[in-house]
Amino acid sequence: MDDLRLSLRLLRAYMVAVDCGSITGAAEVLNVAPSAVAAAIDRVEAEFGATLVVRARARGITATPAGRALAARIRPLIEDYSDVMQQGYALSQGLRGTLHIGYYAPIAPAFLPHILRNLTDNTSELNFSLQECDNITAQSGLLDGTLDVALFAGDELLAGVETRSLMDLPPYVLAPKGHALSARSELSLRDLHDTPLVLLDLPVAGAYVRRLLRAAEVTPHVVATCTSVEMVRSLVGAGAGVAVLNMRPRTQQSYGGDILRTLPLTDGDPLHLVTGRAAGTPRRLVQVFQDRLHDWFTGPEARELITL
Amino acid sequence: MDDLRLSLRLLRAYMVAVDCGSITGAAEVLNVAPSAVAAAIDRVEAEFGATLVVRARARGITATPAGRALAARIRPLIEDYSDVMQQGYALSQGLRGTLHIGYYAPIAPAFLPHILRNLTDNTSELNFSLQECDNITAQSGLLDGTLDVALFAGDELLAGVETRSLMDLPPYVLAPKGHALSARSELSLRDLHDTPLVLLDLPVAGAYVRRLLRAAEVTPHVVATCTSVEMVRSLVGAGAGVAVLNMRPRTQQSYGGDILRTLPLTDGDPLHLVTGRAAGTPRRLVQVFQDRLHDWFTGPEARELITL
DNA sequence: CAAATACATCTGCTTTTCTGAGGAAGAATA
DNA sequence: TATTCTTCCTCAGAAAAGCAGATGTATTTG
Repeated sequence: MDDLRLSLRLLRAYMVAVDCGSITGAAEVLNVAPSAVAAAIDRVEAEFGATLVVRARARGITATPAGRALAARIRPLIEDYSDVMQQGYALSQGLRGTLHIGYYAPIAPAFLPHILRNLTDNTSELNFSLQECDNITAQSGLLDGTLDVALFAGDELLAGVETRSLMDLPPYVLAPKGHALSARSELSLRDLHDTPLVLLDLPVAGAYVRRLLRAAEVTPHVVATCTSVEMVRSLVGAGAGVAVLNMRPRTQQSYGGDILRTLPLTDGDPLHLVTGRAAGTPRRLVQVFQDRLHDWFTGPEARELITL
Repeated sequence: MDDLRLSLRLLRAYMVAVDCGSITGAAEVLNVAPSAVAAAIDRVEAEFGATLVVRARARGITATPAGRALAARIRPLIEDYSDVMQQGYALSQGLRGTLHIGYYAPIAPAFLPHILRNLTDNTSELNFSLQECDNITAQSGLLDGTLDVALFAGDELLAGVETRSLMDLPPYVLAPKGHALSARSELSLRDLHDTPLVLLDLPVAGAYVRRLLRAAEVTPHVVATCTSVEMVRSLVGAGAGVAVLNMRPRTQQSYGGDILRTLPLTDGDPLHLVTGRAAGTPRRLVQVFQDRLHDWFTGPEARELITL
């Protein structure tokens, strides 16, 4: 790795001097003393071992053909530098770039697109990377920098992740239309005793439901475990059993075409949905997204995602 | 003109650190202490006001998406910088670029192409700018940097121009074939008395010829003054008169198709053909060209340009 | 639990860069 | 011709940037 023998400052001073045809003029443009500009020219010439500018005592300076050619190549360099700096500043101030979102919320398709569309309304230079992941990978993604922000269940927090509570998600029972349980006016976890259960067996949700049932002293009769919410829904729709879930999409129909019912439970601790990001100053885009997300979740539409 | 808030060194250190995924590793690559790299990252993050890398105590660092994007934009910047520096070094060391040549030697087409061809034999990235000019503009071109090197008559030198003698050019008489003067075995300037004269009236040559004739106490009978050698030759060929010149091309025929004779003179001070360049260290290309030129003028081919 | 790894922080040193004063050379002007 | 103006040059000292090395700490690894 060769050293940067001439700093950008030096090269820029040289370039401006060539453009101005004057050391004094360049010094004014650059807000430095003329001697600094003269020194810069000396350094550049010494480094390259050639006469790049001709100095005339009272008439300023003139670049040689080679000197002009060099200055011409420095200009785009400075401009590129400015572009990079611009992008750097835009990181914290502007709404542009790619927002990397991780979510452990299988029904995120029900609401994330709305929020993202609001975000992208004004600006165009905005991209999103949406990554479905479990609770653990979401958080480690935040920590190792592959994710800007994540939605996940607020249990089992890792150090270094700053979270904000989004919403409490009470559990509900998902049952096929016409299921015996839907006849009840009130439903408790105890009522699930001996009922065939389809379990969403993802890192946090699985343990959560098991804990819920254990707390209610219900021995689950698990007929199927799935790693996909839609598989759970379709199994339930097909009559394989019922499921305990927390969020629901905006459709009552499963992929299998069956009609599903969401039955509120009178007991059971809610799951905490949170947004998280790595500790430290986030760029503005991340903050804005997070704010919009929280705004949306305080609104009426968010209510439709849960079953009370 | 905004200041260059972050130096290239800083940006490069940041970039290398992101690439390495390690401050220590980057420090080794850059041959600096880890603390310097850490400080660089701090500076960049502080400047942009955003978290760009996630630091894990014993596992190195990982860039956030934004940090990676920024690093990716720094890389071409560094490469462009290297390119510029390469060109800079090539100025003094390599035979590339554009060589700006000015010449006050109207028959330069007779020899310059040979020399330039030799120069361009090995390398291909070589361009030439050939500018016909008079003695004064040639030298001021050197001084103001528009010319790298010039050929001109060594009289009336300007300060700041370093010259090397190329060749002494004795005057000769150009006459049409069959002219009365060609019958003589020896020809002196005095023999031109009353002979119609075509004068090349260029800044130095005109004065030179007039001085020559005055010194020989010959009153010139100027029938035409021209600013182009070929016009002089064609006028002479057409029988308008004779001319006193110093260099001759490698053809005896004028544009008008007439045959011309060059008759040596026994008297008359020669004109000094010199090469000149601005004082200071020239780039190697200029030196090489100048050397080749002088080499060529010590060879036998140069003799054909003068008439003894 | 100990060793190894790698980041964090701090202090003082070195190099780079800048300033400001004084001077000199060429150009413009009276 | 003498004077003034502009502009560049030089140099010493000061400010800033960059760096090394020591020390401390969190985390991983054996």
